[in-house]
Amino acid sequence: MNLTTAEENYLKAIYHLSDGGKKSVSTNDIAAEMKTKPASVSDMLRKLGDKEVIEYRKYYGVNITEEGKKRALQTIRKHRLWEVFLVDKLNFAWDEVHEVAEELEHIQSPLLIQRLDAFLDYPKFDPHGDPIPDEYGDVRARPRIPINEMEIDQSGQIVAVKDSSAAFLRYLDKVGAYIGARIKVLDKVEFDGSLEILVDQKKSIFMSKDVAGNILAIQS
Amino acid sequence: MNLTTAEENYLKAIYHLSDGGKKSVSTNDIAAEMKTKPASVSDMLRKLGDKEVIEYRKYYGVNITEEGKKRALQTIRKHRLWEVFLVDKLNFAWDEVHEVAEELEHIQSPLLIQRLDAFLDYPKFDPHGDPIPDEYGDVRARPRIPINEMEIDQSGQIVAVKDSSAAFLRYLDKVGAYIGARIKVLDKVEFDGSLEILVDQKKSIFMSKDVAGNILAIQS
DNA sequence: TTTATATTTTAGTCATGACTAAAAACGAAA
DNA sequence: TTTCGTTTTTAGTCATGACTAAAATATAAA
Ligand SMILES: [Mn+2]
Ligand SMILES: [Mn+2]
Ligand SMILES: [Mn+2]
Ligand SMILES: [Mn+2]
Repeated sequence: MNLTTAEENYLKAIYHLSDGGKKSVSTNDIAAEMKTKPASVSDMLRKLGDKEVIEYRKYYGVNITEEGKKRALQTIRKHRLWEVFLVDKLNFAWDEVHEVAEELEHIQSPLLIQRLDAFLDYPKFDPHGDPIPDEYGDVRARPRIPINEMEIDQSGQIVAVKDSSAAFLRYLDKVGAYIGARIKVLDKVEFDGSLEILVDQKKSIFMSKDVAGNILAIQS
Repeated sequence: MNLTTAEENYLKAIYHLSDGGKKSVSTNDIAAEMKTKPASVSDMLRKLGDKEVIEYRKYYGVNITEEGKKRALQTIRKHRLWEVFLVDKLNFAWDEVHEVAEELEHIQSPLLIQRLDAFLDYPKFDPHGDPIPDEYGDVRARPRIPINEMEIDQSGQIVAVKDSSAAFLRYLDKVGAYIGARIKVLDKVEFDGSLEILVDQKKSIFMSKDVAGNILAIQS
């Protein structure tokens, strides 16, 4: 069964909100994520239920099915491959790619994605550090923690961001906290949870707990 | 005023059928080109008329407006740039690109097209030899004639094809009549208009008048 | 256990873009 | 100028995906 563009977008949202199929998801949460009204979501849930990509029990949340998970991961794969293309080949900034990828991910052509993957040399992560599922939907996730959970004097490397909004990404550009940057926690303020971070062994920056919670690192 | 994907497709069809705005176009012809019913075309013409990209007088044909011409050329530009990308970068065969480009041409992002153009090194022609309009809609067309109109012993170079169907393009691949091939008309058969053509100074091939009429060359 | 509140679904509407069947208009031939 | 065949438009319907307002259900509080 084929999915429409709208159905693919909903399914992707449900996949993300359910934490990859682990939790069930509410109508209101989907409405908030999709910036639509709950009534519209109810309509769509019936359709997705009919197509058996979600399990839908009225008034209780929805759960994504195995088939649905597979479909969602295909769309996520396409989204992230296009993001790599835009940044690596067309010199887009990492805060400029999301909206365009949101359109490109719906182009229907398995050959296109296969060739794009090869052209990009089979990237494993997108410009925001998120893993790119392979064509079977397998994801090699890296163990990673928000840097506000790191201890003082611990070192690591920024590998991803939780928030991909343009505003947040531009802030990270400004302070030099790009993906791949080596960091060390110099200090943590008990009172408000803010941190002092050494970036690339040369620049010390302060950030709020809120900001730090959206930056993910692997420890070393 | 923004155009929907469907509106862009119709406008492009009208542009082509009108020979770049030179002739007016009938409802039935548009229906044939779009593989829809005349009734659906009537609906769409009213919408395109409201948006002032065509001039629509009921029961008489439609004429594309200057604004409509500009919009159609933008879409054609995007279509052809994507075709170049697919062939040059992703190693698609020239008979595999049309359908995918038909989807990609509707992605809304001026920045994307600008960057793609640069990435492809500002190509002037698509894989089928058709000229790529610049961002202002200007087209540098080459003077070209169907090779069945060439005289015996005349030489030239294949620069484009009229028919971009996969079947025709695969036939051309088979006989080596690719874009850029140097050709010489060895013989023309009066009776059925078929030709004998020398390709790249080494291979002699026969082709019907029908085939030859779909191959365009510049004379030299 | 009843009530109140929040959540969710249904009913009814709208826009887009397709279709069929029927009506209307055009244009050429009689 | 009337008729006839072709072209085109209109009327009515359907599917998709959105909306508002109202009804239904679930759940937490009294
Ligand atoms: Mn999308
Ligand atoms: Mn991303
Ligand atoms: Mn198209
Ligand atoms: Mn082409």
